[in-house]
Amino acid sequence: MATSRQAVDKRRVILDAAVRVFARQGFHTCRVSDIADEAGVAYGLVYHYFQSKDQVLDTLFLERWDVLLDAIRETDSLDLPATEKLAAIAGFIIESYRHDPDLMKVIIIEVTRAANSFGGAHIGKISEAYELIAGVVRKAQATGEFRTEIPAEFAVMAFYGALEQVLTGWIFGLLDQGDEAYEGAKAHVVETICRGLAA
Amino acid sequence: MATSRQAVDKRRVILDAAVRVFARQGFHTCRVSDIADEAGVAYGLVYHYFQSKDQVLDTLFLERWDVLLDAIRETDSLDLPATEKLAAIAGFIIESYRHDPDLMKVIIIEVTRAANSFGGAHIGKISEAYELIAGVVRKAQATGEFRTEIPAEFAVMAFYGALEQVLTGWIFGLLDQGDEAYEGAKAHVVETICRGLAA
DNA sequence: GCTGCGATTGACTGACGAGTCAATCCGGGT
DNA sequence: ACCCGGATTGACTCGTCAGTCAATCGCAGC
Repeated sequence: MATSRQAVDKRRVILDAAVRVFARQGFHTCRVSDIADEAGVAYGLVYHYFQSKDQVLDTLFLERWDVLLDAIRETDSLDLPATEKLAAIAGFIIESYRHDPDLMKVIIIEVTRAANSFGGAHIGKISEAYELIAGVVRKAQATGEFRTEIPAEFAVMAFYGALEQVLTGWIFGLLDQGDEAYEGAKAHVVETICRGLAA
Repeated sequence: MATSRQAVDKRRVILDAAVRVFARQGFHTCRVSDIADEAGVAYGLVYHYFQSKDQVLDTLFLERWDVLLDAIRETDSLDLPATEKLAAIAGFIIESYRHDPDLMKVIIIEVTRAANSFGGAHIGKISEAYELIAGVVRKAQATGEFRTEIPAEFAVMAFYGALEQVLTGWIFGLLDQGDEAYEGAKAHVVETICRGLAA
């Protein structure tokens, strides 16, 4: 990993460059040399820090997904109505997009939705998020806040699916963006799903 | 297209073989020779009927998506409450999966969710479906069946996103399958979303 | 000033697989 | 019997990269 006292962490530089390149050209379409160029670094250095092109994307995804997982766990541990927990989770994801659209674009397009390539490889990690959210729903069903007719697994799919679809809409320019749009989306998604789940 | 009086339509044979191969190995991972082998046909024949490997997938997708689009238009033209229209649409999609899981798997995994490759190319076609469903929602908002607080565009994303996520869950074995599961899913998705949208 | 070692470089290799193409086959028309 | 054109074959070409590697750099410690 990070070894000595260098002015800049080239590993990080490469990772950040990769985000831009992946967001712009897509993972499959770009060449490793594109990443190196964008980072202002020699081709071989990418392989000094990473074992493969794939590993660059894996690193990007795992870094960020673990943050998300922590955020969900944190939220879940709070003593709040499920509706507010889900609002917090949706809020976190949407804020992530607002804060770094390129990174979220890469994670969604190249991993989360890319069931044919990296999505399959990271199914386990992705499912962890589903499972955590399902836990929120189950607890709410136990307390009577949510009705029990809808299995928690479906509730999660509806919630996460709706959210991801909205993000995808932004990424593709199918949906308006901007601060009000983000706030609106946050409210609408949570409202729609929670009304659907509420007892 | 189909020219003379041959016993079997090789073009169709190739297409059907491609569905199996794509479903099993994935579009990017499989070779054109895999398709030819699966179809029991020489390599070059694939290029006699199709201009490229991509065009094989394009054909599969467009063939089926147009059927879906027609089904939605048909449903929309009926005089039914929006809730029932959405139920019919969800039903059609789920039945498509039940009837030919391989084909739906390919369409969802390799096109619809594959924003990085074919999804981008077919955004237009895919959006047509969103737009049609948005029409259903808007009409329901006009009659007061659905409330107007949620923009129709979001409603569509929630509806379609939830549905696609459930299908994806089946494809990855994350969700139970079987006849009762399909019926349940149909009801749950529609119920959840429509309660969320209802006035 | 020298040595050691990780950081950095970039030319080169090797595999892989899409697409080409010239040859062959085959059935129907004359 | 012969010809024509579409169907069918499969060996071969050709470009593209991912990944390798031997060489060089530059700083830290002595």
